[in-house]
This record gives sequence, C-alpha cells and structure tokens, in this order.
Amino acid sequence: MNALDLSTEDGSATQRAYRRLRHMIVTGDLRPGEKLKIEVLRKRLDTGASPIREALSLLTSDKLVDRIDQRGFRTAEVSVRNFKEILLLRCTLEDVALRQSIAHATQEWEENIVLAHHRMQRAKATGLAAFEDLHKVFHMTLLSEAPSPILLQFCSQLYDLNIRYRYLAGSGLNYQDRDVNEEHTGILDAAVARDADLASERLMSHYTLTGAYLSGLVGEAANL
Amino acid sequence: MNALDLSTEDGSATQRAYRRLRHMIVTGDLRPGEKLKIEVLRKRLDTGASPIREALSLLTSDKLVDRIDQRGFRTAEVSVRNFKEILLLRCTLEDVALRQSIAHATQEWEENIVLAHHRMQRAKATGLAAFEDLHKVFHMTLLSEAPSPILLQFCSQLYDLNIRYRYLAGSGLNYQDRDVNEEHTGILDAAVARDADLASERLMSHYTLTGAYLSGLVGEAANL
DNA sequence: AAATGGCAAATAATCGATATTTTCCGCAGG
DNA sequence: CCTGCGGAAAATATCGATTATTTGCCATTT
Repeated sequence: MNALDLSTEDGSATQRAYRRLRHMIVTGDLRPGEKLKIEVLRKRLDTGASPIREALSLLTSDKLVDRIDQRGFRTAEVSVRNFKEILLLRCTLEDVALRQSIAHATQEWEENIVLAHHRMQRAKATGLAAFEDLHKVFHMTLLSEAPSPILLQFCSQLYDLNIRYRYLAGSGLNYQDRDVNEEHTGILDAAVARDADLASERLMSHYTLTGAYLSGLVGEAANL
Repeated sequence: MNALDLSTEDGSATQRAYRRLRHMIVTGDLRPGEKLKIEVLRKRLDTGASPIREALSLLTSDKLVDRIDQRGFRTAEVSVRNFKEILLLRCTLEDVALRQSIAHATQEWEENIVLAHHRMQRAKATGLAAFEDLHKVFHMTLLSEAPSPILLQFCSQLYDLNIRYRYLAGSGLNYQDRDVNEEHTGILDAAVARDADLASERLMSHYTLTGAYLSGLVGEAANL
C-alpha cells in the first residue's frame, strides 16, 4: 500500500470520508463558501455523522474547510487575493525547499525524478485522469530531499490549495498550451544537473507563468 | 471577545477541550509521544468522548498530536532534529513576514508593537504567568501587517511548536539572563524605525541565540 | 526456548438519539 | 418602512451505547 495512493476504498470511515470530501472540494464539486451540512453529506456519502464531522475537522487543517464554532463547516472561500498569496508563498517556500533538496541530492533521488517526470508525461500524452496526481508527485519529488518535513508539508498543502484554483478556473487540464512540457523538462534537466540556481529560476518561472495565466481566469470564473 | 484570548471558559465543549489539551501538550504536562486515550482524557477533562476526539483532530492540524488510523492519538514526538528544523523554518518565514510587515507598516501597527512590548516587559518584571502569552503577542504583532494570512498562520504554528521545546527543556521562563530584554527592545526600535534589514537581523539573532541555548538543553532534558 | 495461533480485555470508531444553539420568519411598535 | 423581538424550525454539538479493531497474554506446537 502506497502513502500516495488516494484512490483506495480502505481505511476507517473517517478516512474514506476525508478522501472523498477532499476530492470534491479540490475539484470544485463542492463550491467555495458552500455550507457543508452534516446531514446532507451524511446521506451523500452514506455514512454516519461522526466520520463526516471528523473528516471535516481534518480538512480544516488543510485549509480547505472553515469551521465556525457552533455553526458548522463550509468550504474555504476563494479570492484573487488568496490565489496570489498562495502563488507567492509557493515561490518563496519551494525556492528554499528545492535548493535544500538539490543540496542533498542522491542518485536515487535523481532516478525518482526522471521516473516521475516520465510517468507524468505519459499520462498527459494519453490523456489519463491520473495526470493531476502524477503532476503533484513530480513536483513534490523535486523537493523531496529537503531535510525538512514541515516545509515539505507546507509545500504540499499549498500545492493542493493552488490546484483547487486550477479546477475552479475551469479546464482543469488545459494548460492553454503554453509549452508546459518544455518547462517541466527544463526543470528536470536543471535539477538532474544539480544546478540549483537554474532549477529554481525555472521552477519560479513555471509558477509565475501558470499563475499569471490562471489569475485572469480565476477572477471571471468565480466572479470575485 | 478577543481572538487571542486563550484563557476563557466559554465556547463549545470542543473548544474548551482543545484549549486545555493544547496547553497540556505545550507545557509538557502530557509528555511527547504519550498515548492519548480518549477514556482517560474524558475523565480528566470531565467531558464526553466526541469533544475530546474533535479537539485531538484539531490539534493534529497544529502538529502537536499525531493520529494513527484505527489506533488513536498520541502527542507529537520531539527530537533535536525537529527542534532545529523548526528554528530554521522560523528564521526563514519570519524574515519574509517581518519584511512584508514593515513594508506595510502603519501608525496603528507601530503603536500596537510598542504596547505589546510594554505589556510583555511589565509581565516579565512582575513575574506574571501571562508572560508567555504576551511574548507571543509581541512577536506576532511584529509580523501582523504582512498581507499574507497563511504565512502568519505558519509562523504562529511554528511559534507554538518552538515554545513547547522551551517548556520541555525545563525552566519555561528562565532565559538564563542572556539579555533578552535588550534583544526585544532592539527589535522593537528597528521595527519602529522601519529599518527592515536591521530588524530582521536582530530578530534572526534573537532566535539563533535562544535556539543555540535551548538546543543543548533539549538534548539532555528529553534525552534524545 | 522460540514461534504461532487464538482467545479475552482494552481501546478506538461509529451510530442513533438528545440537548443546545442558531437561523429564519412574522409581527408589533416606532 | 424600518427595526427589534419572540418562537418555531433547522442545524449543530454532545452524549451514551454499540460495534469493530487492536493488543496482550497464554497455551500449544515445533
């Protein structure tokens, strides 16, 4: 069983509810700011109130859900401001993490990135739905040697918050064919070459470009 | 009602349990790695199982509690490695936050810091227990104008993780009289003068010194 | 003596029901 | 016409009990 395997059916009722709710929020199935009534979700996921409640508590950690004491839960609001904050923070934190990761690079790590990159490319080419997951794996693998689990966890969390905007902007998968492939390959090459400055520069540019593109869409799509 | 008021008795049972458990973990009343049995806590806090359970879920977000599916909760482990990671991350993030905060400084902010500083000093002088809280308020106020709530939340979380080590190292309050007062005043002055470089330098130095001092203690005290 | 299998106790997770709180709506008074 | 005040309806929070899972122990086997 893989820690990154998000699809499976096992685990406690709480875990299942957590995964499903998380997916629904990230993909926009549950709209931003939407009230999350226990009763409604209970029926929808066909489980008891307790697991729902706990799952929502967990999602609060991920900042995908807001809890208001005594008046329940709702999905986190979105805003252009929030989107930009996430983008900027990602740049700041991933720059640090990437440099640390490259500084601690190993052969195995190098191979992991190459592999992650290949899998991502293949999924994209074949239009597989798993692409989104593999894309995250690629990015997190880049950072994975940074000896700072908390930092990595922050990056992962910000990644998820960001991807939610990608879905909300519609066309979850359509990168408007700016050449994203090439950007990824560029980052990969620089990382494998252990060139921290170049890799970081490319990564930042990758985020900034994607961000600028999305920023416009986010505004209209969610009409903020 | 103040968002920073941690003492009160009101709110839901969950909130009360959350505050009390949090305090117990941070102050070391519940030891690192200790198993947190619902039944035991239920009696100790005189409340039902549900609030305990939810409070523990919330504490998981704060990384003060680890949850292991199907086998309950335990307080987060500590280690010198983890301590150093927190220290380093705080330096990285607070440097960013402080510079942003100073860049957005207002008159009101300036007055808030002066006030926070004064209250902290007074509490220290009179040996008040509230000192720890006011110390946190002072540090967070320094950062408070940074237009990045997520970043501030990370800083707050790291602050709490760090202070836990202070308690664990024993002598929660004894700063060994390295002149901490003077360090605080120095940071205050630089911030009020809007000198971001100087303020940041002093803040980092403040953390690094405290960290170096604690680092030794943490090792012995918790015998890691 | 060490390993294995399988009870029994302990503990966690979940459920269904109750208590508490908020929300919503209509009505009286200004 | 707006504002504020009940009071029912809805929703949340909490409890007590039940179910499922894990853990610890001891007999049995090799």
